[in-house]
Amino acid sequence: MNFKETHNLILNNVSRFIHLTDLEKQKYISLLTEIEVEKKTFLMQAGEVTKYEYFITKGCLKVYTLDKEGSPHISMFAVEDYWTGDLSSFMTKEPSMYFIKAIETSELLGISRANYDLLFQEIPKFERFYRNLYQKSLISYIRRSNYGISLTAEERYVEFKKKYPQIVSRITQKDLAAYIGITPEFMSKIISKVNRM
Amino acid sequence: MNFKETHNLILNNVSRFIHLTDLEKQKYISLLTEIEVEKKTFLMQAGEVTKYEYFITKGCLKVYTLDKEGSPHISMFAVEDYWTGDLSSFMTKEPSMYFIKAIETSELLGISRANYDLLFQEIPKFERFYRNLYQKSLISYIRRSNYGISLTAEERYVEFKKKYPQIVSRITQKDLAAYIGITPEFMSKIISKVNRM
DNA sequence: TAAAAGTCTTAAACTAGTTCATTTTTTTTC
DNA sequence: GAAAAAAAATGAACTAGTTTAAGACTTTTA
Repeated sequence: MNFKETHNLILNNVSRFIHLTDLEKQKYISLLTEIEVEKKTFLMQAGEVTKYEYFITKGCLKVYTLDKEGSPHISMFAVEDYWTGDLSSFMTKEPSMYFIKAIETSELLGISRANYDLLFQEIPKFERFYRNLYQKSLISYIRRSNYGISLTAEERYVEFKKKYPQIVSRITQKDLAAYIGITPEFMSKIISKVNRM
Repeated sequence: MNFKETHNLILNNVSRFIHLTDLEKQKYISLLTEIEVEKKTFLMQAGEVTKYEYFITKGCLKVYTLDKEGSPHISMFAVEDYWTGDLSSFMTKEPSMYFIKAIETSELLGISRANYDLLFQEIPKFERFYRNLYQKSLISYIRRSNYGISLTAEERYVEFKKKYPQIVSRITQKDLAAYIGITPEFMSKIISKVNRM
């Protein structure tokens, strides 16, 4: 059975946790929508109700909120083989607080809420897939929420660079500052200090 | 069908997401272990591999790490009807970084890793239960990890008090400071300031 | 390929939060 | 219920990170 390259990427991601028959693969693919986002344009904006959960097959995006002063706080960078979206708005159908903007022109596969619900009826083993996917994400967010309160900005930077070297090279220092939780000026100081060491 | 009071609590929690037959309820209960922890004693300590995931039927506990200076950072307070543990260590079977200590003498139901795995074989709809449970936790940890970098300590305190008033009254200011991510001294200042307003 | 827009660096003055030391208040323990 | 231990409050000196401003460098766009 032959699928498009992007479909192989998502099937491969799913196969980490569950095994699908060819028929199930076809069914699953039929529930997905192909989406392209140009560099610097929005996949979604705060105030909208999220229509999809996304799997990235190509590119790089940032997910962020704006605080009351209008400063951005980036909650994740999403690159190839990552899942992203606003799970809260997707589930509750309430307006999102998040913006998702393409750092590079990107290609994604989206699953709509209706198809997400349908998926569990049609192929119940996707409950298991999402149980595992959410479990893994939960573990990393628990760790991250602890890092936020227990490490200094410099330590958070060093950690990030060690854990995601491929991402560091694709984003600006300014965006990294908005992820770490500091100003771009202080980020600049940290980087020159760390490089001097 | 009649169950013990503590068993009704957990069955009621599970029924938020899935419906169980009486037989399935009995089976599920049979996979759980009853645990009691005295006030000020440990349910688990860093360095151990986590044996159970826990559901609290009575009491209050804190989950925390110690940083390299030996200062505590609390990642959650767990009270009645909450699930807790160290999911990472539970899944990977690697030693945990977390301590779990009873703030009040507490009663819990634990599920061992072996029984957790068995549960999905015996009652596959638990995949759905955990998919939903992890999804809800994930949503709140994503929010918390964003709060950590986008709000001031005072704002985080006000948020916490608004969201968990019942918990605030059961814990010390010192523990709340370790959760918010500040020193007890600064917590004291914030509280007196907020009360003056 | 020039101009415009955005990013990065540096520095000085500032503020949120820390550290350390002391006293008061509350809780625990025998 | 007295003594001991822990928690909370207060204040002064400090440090990590912010703000504002200006110039240099890099990328984007027409």
